[in-house]
Amino acid sequence: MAGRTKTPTDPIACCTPVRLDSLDEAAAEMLAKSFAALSDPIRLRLLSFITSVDGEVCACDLVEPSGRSQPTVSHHMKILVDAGLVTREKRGLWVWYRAAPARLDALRTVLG
Amino acid sequence: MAGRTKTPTDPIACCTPVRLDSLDEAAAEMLAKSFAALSDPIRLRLLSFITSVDGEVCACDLVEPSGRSQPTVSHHMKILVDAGLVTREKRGLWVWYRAAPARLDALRTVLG
DNA sequence: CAGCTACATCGACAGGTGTCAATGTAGCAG
DNA sequence: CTGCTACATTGACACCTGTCGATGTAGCTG
Repeated sequence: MAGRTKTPTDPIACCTPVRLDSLDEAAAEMLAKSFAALSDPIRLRLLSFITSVDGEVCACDLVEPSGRSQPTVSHHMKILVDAGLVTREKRGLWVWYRAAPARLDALRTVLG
Repeated sequence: MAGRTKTPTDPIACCTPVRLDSLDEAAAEMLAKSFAALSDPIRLRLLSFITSVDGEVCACDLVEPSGRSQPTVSHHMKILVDAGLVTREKRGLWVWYRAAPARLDALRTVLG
């Protein structure tokens, strides 16, 4: 933009220079991290499965259908929980996951 | 799952095993790629700036305020265009970007 | 044509990410 | 206590990603 010389004879001069501050850096960083949690197909399928069940899902029911190893599923679920998209609750030996619609709502409003 | 023995005396038996097919692999792959385009704070700010302007934005007005080099901004814009979130149009020496709300709508519906 | 401008592409690098086998840990059963 | 089960963590590896300088390319001007 510094090199843009908008002369009166220029028919298609470049647009007005505006600051890129409609989204501050801190908010962008947070939102990017949340979207990053959705940027893996396996995490999307895990989340889609959990949200499709109105209730809880046991971690043991996520390993086999995902086609990944147990440590890998645990790793992905940790990312979803850290992103605030899923809540984790341990009862006895098992771990139960629930969808956290509040965070999904926040992301949806950002997109619109 | 396989190791889960749900005996009648088990008070907190694991939930029913269900297939994880609420989102097929192909759709998950496509959506993950779209969300990956939003998983970078600079791309989020670029997109936020473009969507905040009801009209076009010249590429030359994105480099300086983003704080990144021209090749880096070009790289990010290519990702946004490939993700279908932004359209690119070259007129003369300049390149103009527009928001593509259709794809954003698709992502929003996936989240809810 | 030559020269300049706006943007894209290339090459290289550091850091991040997905994956699994191996191992660690919390909790139940006996 | 010992042993088992469900899940988390670690370590290692290959691959991907963001970044910039250097270079390439399309398009305007004269």
